[in-house]
Amino acid sequence: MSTDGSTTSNRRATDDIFTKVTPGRASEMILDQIRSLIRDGHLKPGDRLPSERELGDRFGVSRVTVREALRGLEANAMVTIKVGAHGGAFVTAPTSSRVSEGIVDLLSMSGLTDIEITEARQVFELGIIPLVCERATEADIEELLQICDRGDAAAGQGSSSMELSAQFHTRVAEASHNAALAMLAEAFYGPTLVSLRHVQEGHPEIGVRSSREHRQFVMAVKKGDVEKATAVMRTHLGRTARHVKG
Amino acid sequence: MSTDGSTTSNRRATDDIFTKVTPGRASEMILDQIRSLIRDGHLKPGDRLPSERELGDRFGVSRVTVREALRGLEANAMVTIKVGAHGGAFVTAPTSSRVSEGIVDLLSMSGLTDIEITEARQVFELGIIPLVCERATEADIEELLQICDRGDAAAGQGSSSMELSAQFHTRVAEASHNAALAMLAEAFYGPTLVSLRHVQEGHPEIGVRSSREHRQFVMAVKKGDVEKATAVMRTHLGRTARHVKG
DNA sequence: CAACATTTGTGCGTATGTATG
DNA sequence: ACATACATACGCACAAATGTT
Repeated sequence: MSTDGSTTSNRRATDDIFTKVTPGRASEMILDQIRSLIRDGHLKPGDRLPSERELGDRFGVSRVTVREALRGLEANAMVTIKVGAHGGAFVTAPTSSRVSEGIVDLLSMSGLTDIEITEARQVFELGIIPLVCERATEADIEELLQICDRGDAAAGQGSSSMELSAQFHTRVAEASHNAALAMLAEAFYGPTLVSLRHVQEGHPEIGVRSSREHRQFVMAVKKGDVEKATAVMRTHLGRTARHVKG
Repeated sequence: MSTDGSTTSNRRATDDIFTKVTPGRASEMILDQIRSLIRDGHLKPGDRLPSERELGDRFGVSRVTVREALRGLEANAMVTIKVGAHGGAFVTAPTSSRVSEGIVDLLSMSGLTDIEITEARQVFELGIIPLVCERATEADIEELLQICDRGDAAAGQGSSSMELSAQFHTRVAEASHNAALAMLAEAFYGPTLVSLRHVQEGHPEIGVRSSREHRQFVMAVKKGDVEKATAVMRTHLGRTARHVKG
């Protein structure tokens, strides 16, 4: 995606045989330029870009063109645009949830099958267990147990524990104390990708079972027993996977 | 990537039957609408959207507004816009490389440390080994060995084997025969994320060593020896990780 | 001081025309 | 001829700051 463009149009006498380079889209060049500024740190999160009109002047283009560039940046969540007196385009702080949201978007668009995603999830979630066992703090364990409690309560009244399950697994990943892994977990368990939601409906007893396994897992982590934790998680995920395939 | 969210959100939990007519931006509504059509399969990859003018007529907005919507879709790689006589906006087939490219974009924007990314890569790459051992075909093995050969040749003349290494690891992930996993691998080894590039420079002998380990790994996979393959890969990745940290 | 009105800066949308592939 | 890309020019809507009652 790039465009480049340099030579101004002087296609008269000195026809440059080099650089055929179609000027490309102006809006895209502006987009690239601003994006570079953000990437290189010249524009930090929270900074406000000049107004459309001023940008138009500076780049030598019209406001429409600037707006199109801003639309692109906005679509990629690099800026947020506010209207009003002191509005404008502000560089957004990239929150982890935004990133994982983006990943979800991409994944859901990519024509992956449920089976593939479920499998990837398994690989991922089993892989982080050693890290989790090694690094989980008291607070991590505590919170995970609380989620288990809530899961039990929800299962008791037949309420959907699917959401809590997602929360549990996400929280487990956070216990790896690695933002990249936490992000991926969030993406995998994001609301868009839960093609598993219907699984739960017909089988409310699964909730109880899951909750028990969750708790077993936490206890294993607490003891630092990687083997046990992995084993528990494997069967836990395995059953879920089987429901997906069937 | 991205999308959704943000600006002018007036998300009422309860959808009133009478929806506000001017909820937010016209361009965004159009974007959402077209995106839904793509997601739901009413617009399939390769399909051509109506022209700006016609879309403008249908939605009751001006061409500029339509264009902004298209820019958003284009920024998210959902459509590609071609100019010219039979140009227009075409729904793009989501290639896996596009997706992973998007993930790279997000990751590079997310302020993750090299250490975190390297670690995630390790988790992920060790996790797929069982799948790879189980599913790798003759062709997979063959191609991997070819990459090893090229690696040896490159290392022989001191050329940078970093790229080949990335290629190797990506190809390994492909041997899992799971598109989701292949995508993630591609993302992790994308050109933007190789914070390891400089590692290689000062230590050309590493290339030779890596290549040897690559070959060992392939042989283990060929025999279906998960244990051995995992062990080899673990030390291989471990050393790389150490270089990152130091 | 509080409630209301005005100003001002900003983005959002429209309409029309030209250039270009 | 037909499509996008861009410029120009204009008006509107919105939100915060500021002035006024």
